[in-house]
Amino acid sequence: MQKKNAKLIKQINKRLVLKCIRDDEPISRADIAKKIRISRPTVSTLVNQLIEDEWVNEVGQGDSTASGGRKPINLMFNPKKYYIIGVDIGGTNVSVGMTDLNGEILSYDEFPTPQNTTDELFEKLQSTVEQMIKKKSIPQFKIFGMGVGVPGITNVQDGFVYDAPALGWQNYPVKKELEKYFDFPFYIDNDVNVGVLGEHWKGKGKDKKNIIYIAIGTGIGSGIIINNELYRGTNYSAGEMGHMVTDRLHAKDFQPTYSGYGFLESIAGGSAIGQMMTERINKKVHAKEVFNMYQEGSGDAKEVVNFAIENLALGIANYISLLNPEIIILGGGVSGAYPIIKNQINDILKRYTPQSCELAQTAFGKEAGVVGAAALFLKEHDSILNI
Amino acid sequence: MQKKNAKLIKQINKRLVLKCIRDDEPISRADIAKKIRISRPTVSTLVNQLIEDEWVNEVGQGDSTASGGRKPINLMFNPKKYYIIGVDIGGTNVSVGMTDLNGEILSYDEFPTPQNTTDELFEKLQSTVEQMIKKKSIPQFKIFGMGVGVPGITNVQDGFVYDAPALGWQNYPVKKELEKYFDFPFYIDNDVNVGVLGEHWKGKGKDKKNIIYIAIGTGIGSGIIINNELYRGTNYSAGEMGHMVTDRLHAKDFQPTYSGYGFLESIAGGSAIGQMMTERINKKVHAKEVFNMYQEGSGDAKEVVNFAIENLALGIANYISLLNPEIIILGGGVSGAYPIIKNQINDILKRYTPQSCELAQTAFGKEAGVVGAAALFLKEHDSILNI
DNA sequence: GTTTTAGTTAATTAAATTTACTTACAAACC
DNA sequence: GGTTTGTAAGTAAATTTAATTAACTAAAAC
Repeated sequence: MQKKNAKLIKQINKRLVLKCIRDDEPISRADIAKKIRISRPTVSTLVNQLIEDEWVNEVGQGDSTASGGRKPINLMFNPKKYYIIGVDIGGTNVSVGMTDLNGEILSYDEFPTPQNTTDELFEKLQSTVEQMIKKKSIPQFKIFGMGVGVPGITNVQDGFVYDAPALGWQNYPVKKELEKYFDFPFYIDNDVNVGVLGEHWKGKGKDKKNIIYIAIGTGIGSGIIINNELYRGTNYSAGEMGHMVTDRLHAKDFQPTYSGYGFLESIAGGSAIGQMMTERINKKVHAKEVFNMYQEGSGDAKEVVNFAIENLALGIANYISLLNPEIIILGGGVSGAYPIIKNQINDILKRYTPQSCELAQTAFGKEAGVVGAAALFLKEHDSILNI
Repeated sequence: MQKKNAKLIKQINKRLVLKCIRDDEPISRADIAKKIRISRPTVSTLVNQLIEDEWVNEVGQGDSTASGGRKPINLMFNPKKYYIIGVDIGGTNVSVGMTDLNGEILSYDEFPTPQNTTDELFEKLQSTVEQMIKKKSIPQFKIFGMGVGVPGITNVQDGFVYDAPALGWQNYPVKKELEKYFDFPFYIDNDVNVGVLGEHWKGKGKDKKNIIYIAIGTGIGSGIIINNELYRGTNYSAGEMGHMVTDRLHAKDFQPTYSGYGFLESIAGGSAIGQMMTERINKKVHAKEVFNMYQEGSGDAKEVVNFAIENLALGIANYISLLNPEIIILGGGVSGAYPIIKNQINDILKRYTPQSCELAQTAFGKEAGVVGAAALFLKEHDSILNI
């Protein structure tokens, strides 16, 4: 635990000052003092130390007030103090990116997930990261650290992944393995948790306290932010929306495709939509094509999509009834169909939820995982800067 | 906001010391210093102030260690420093109680909820509280404050109750009204939130971080504790489990009995169980009687109960899938039937949830609301003592 | 030139820590 | 049985850290 003495106070205040500058830049020392109600001399001392450490820059003078007085010196946060590596390990692709401290992506790259050994995966990851740093001529000490998203339930404490079917990992010690390849600090978490952190930091969930991020891809998963904090659950398995039951009778016939596959994802997930259509028309199709056929007016596609989306919407409605979030953000492959499905979902939400809730589609593209992973690093890493 | 200076440190440390004594009493100054890693002189100063203020008592000497040394002076928390009034306003009864700071109930009383005017209710409440204090000869300054539970969505900030059908309140300014009758500090909240706070403080949820308390009475509601904090939701309406949909097809026919009545409670709540049976046997019965008939082997009762409990269990399963809590505690009138229904529920949980979760029945009797309301006060009231 | 605001310097204050002390006890030793 | 030795609890004094307040300088508007 932190020593509970004067140094703690200083640290708290320094963080407060930095946060204030990040939130309200450009801002003067005097305004910071007013805003966070710390005396002007204290603010000056702290700001000067932040400048010394290159967290903050002076960026010229502001304007005096109408009634006169000395012009303030404007201060700005320096987002280039450090850089962060964000990694999203998916079943088919691995995305790697570098962001500054404001979440701006400076470099992005991806490669197909090596399917043979994890060693191969990590070696490729290491070389990609190293090349990225080299190409941008970033000195090693400027790399703050790395965040990593993996598609499975992750114990962020001991760094084990319980189960990641897309990677074939079971009780796999990712943290220990990654330590062999990287010597800066890193943090690992579930891809949906990474997703919701990204939305909270730079996406549709910005400035919101209670956020649900639902990823509808092959399966259905979700990440939860409550009171501005990621909620992981008692055993790191909160947000397993794919296991929800929205249709009592239908659920009785349900047999999981494989262990760990839930009811809702088995009827409303991407592969389920593709499979249901495949069975109807005797031709292998994917979810994306089903939505295309839906728009072209196919009756079969309409029935398949309506059934899936009705259940998905009930799942979302249940989420809202239980958690009363500020916003629900849809992501993952199927969320591309958002314009098509949003009305149906909203109708069901209106009917069944006690409180209305904003529904939105993620604004991120393929770089979502990178931004989220960077957010993960900044949330978890103990420094003056915390988001 | 708190002034961020040395005084804050002192307050933090004082709270830490008090918490340490409450958690590990009896304990010596030296052991406190070791445990919370603050220097012995600082602990001594703080302890002496706590003794001065009667938060803590010295209670004789402990034993020396085998290797000798001066005997430690044992310290104990003084639960009689203040007393708390707990109030549970229900549709039919109002419970009033007084507890000490350890949650021990020193006095309990109840009266039927006056059905005419709220003035009548509050006057009766005032006189009951005053008599209770008088009877126990507690001086006024020893009353720390009061917690109040009400059966409806409550904005705890401005003290308005949006909707409490059982009391006929709509957008009712409870806080403002109660201020006319009581001059000690008080806090108001939803009865299920009060319920979960009570369970967290003194009930089955003690020492657990993530708790769901489900009250199954006339309707179905729930309270959520996440990371040791009550989660109220964005608009104070988190935990509206009664609105969950567990049966897609059945829900299509659903028409709320009155505005604000949800699907799940309309098929699995206490009045629903009574009503479904009433329709079958053409005789007015209540849920409790239905469970009696169930035990006596009635086929009708069996069908009614199974249907209701199956849906309730699916609702609980969905809760677990989303929140992965440490424990789910069942309370409210219908929870009396827990021994009858627990197996059916557990079977469904096992089938549909990705993670197992402890299921328990509340250990509180009629005094649950009083303990919870006292917990509410201690959670909300800003003092050295926080639970 | 007066007023006003930004930012700094110096003195003061609060509360922690460290170091050194006293008090008190257990066990071993003569 | 009395005395010595080692250990632990608790306290007093000196030191340190970082805040605040009060007083100052700098610079701008009118």
